[in-house]
Amino acid sequence: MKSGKDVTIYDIARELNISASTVSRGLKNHPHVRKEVKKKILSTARRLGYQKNKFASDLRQKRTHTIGVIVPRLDSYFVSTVISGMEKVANKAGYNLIISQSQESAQKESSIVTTMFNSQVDGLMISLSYNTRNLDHLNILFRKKIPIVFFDRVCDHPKCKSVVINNYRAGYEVTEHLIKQGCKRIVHLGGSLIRNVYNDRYQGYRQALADHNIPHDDKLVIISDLSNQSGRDAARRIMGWKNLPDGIFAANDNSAVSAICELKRSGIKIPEDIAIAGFNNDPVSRVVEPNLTTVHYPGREMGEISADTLINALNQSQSEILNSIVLSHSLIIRESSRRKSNHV
Amino acid sequence: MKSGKDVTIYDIARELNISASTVSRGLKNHPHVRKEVKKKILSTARRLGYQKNKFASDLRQKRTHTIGVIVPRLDSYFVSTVISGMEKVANKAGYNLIISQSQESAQKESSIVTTMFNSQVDGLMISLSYNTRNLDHLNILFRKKIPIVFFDRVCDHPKCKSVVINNYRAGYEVTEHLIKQGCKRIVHLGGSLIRNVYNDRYQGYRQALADHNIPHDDKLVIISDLSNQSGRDAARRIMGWKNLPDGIFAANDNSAVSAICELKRSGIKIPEDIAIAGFNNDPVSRVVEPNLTTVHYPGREMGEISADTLINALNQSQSEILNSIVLSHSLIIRESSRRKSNHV
DNA sequence: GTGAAAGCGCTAACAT
DNA sequence: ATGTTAGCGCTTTCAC
Repeated sequence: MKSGKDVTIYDIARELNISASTVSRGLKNHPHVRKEVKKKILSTARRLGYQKNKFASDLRQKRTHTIGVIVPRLDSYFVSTVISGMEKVANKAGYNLIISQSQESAQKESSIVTTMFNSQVDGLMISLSYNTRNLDHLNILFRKKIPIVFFDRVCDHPKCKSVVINNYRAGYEVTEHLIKQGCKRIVHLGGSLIRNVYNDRYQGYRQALADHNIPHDDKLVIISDLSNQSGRDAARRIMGWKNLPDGIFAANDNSAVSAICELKRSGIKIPEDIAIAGFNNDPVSRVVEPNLTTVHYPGREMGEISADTLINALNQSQSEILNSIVLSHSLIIRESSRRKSNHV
Repeated sequence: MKSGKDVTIYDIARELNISASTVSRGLKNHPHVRKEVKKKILSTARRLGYQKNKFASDLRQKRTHTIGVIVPRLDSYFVSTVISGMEKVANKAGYNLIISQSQESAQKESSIVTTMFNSQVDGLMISLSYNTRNLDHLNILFRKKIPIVFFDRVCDHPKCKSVVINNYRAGYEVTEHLIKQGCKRIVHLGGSLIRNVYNDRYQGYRQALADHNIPHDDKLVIISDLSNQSGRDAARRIMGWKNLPDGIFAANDNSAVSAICELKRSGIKIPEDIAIAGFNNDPVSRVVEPNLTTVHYPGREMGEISADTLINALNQSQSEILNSIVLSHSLIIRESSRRKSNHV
């Protein structure tokens, strides 16, 4: 397949009448090599077209310089921003990323972990799938002490670090905003409560209601997979109620957007009849009419910081104490929740 | 970092009083090992928790079983579908994917190619960045005979295969559809004509006009990077004309959608005043109002077939003749171009 | 059908 | 500051 003879450090050594070890050292800027020799090594390496053999180097060092990344799905603006941040940091530090999508399935996630383990990733960054219930599938990694960083959809684990936003506060802020727009019966379109992001947003919603003396009503909480279909379904279900709600806080923009489309189709006015807010600041939030109130997430930073954290762990240059990093978010208010009569 | 002693084939060999070579053969189902022995090897391997050392194996075989994938960007429904198809096929064949986004920059693309070359990918699948002008950056791969498969945004090269849809026909069909809706002055919002996908769509547009005896007008062709911003800009520019067009064919959904938003903001009625069609069938095409007429792309299949093609090339089990694979697309007609008065 | 032996190219401990 | 040496764990001739 590949063409025959690659240039090795031995070729360079022979050429210069020095030993392979010196070449090896020179190539990686080891302090115990004279400047002069180093220069010669570098120049003959270039002249001969030398290219380091990653296999051999990896074999010796027992490191692949490869980091696994598992995301629920790739087709989201947020995720791709995160990845681009990770890539930047990882590449700068000499690491490659192996990226895979769990497609929101715990089973696929588990099989990806195995694959990544088999291909000997040095570390793993993971945002859990929608229905992952435990971390058993990560045990093979724990056993080998392969460091893991959770981001966004995290899970507490004594040995792992995680990078998140404060979903509780964000959920609180969204709900409070809706309340200030005059909403009294606010539906929460939530995701699975086993995922921190959705549970925290839900708790924030509950707390905001409580703090504003609005009684909580379990019937107003609709849990789904937050897909477009679920958004539509939820909208239909709501329209079947005798007593329509006057606000909806959806845990992602996708479901909020499809709910809006469906509600409008039935003649419901947004935000006059029902004020709506989403979560994520997906580009689609600026296409839907009316434009969607949402929460902005620092995706790129989340990626950069996750990668930094993991790489530090790989270099053991990190306090064991560090457990969780929280980034800041921001509420973006748009027409879908702004009531004309409102003076706040 | 990693815990000390891994189980090797030597451990298994010792345990069974056979040689490491036999173990190696047994593990990979070599025909020259007795069934009985093979079974024993497998079972002790499992018992001891053996896990093949990829470095050593790669070093011997001079293969990483890793395939590089370069895409312009990850945050698109289409791209993520393609990747998921690639992953499925690649993993089944025992390959890992290293995925990277060029961010539409030729320079970034070039540096990614270098990185991937350095990490010794066995092959590469690439969809070219917006402004890649030549294939020089791929030369290091050509020199080492590392097989390359282009997909979607391709480039003719005698040594490479490519997987595409018939963008010319699709462009023709979209334009013809607009003409049949009564459009006579159709703007084309195109991408860089150095990229096959955009050039072909443009040529299809030209041909459809010609076939329906509509004179071509260069002023109606607006070339841009097809970003949201460009869509808005184009819309504004169009509205400055004395003579408004009655149709727009945009080369992607993104720019079509932002153009629609901008046009509507100025009170222009879609499709009555201007009928609009996009390209890609991005989910946003079903959110914008009116829903966008577009062309559907078989993303997953494109990914699967690209991976298949590359893997066949890696196994040399492929005719050298095969050069290009064309998948079928379909025109999806929605409200943004459907004129009520139309009876077709 | 199985084993012995020779590396793949690089690195690091040790010696000088 | 440089060289010697001994592998890393696996695969693959080549013998038998």
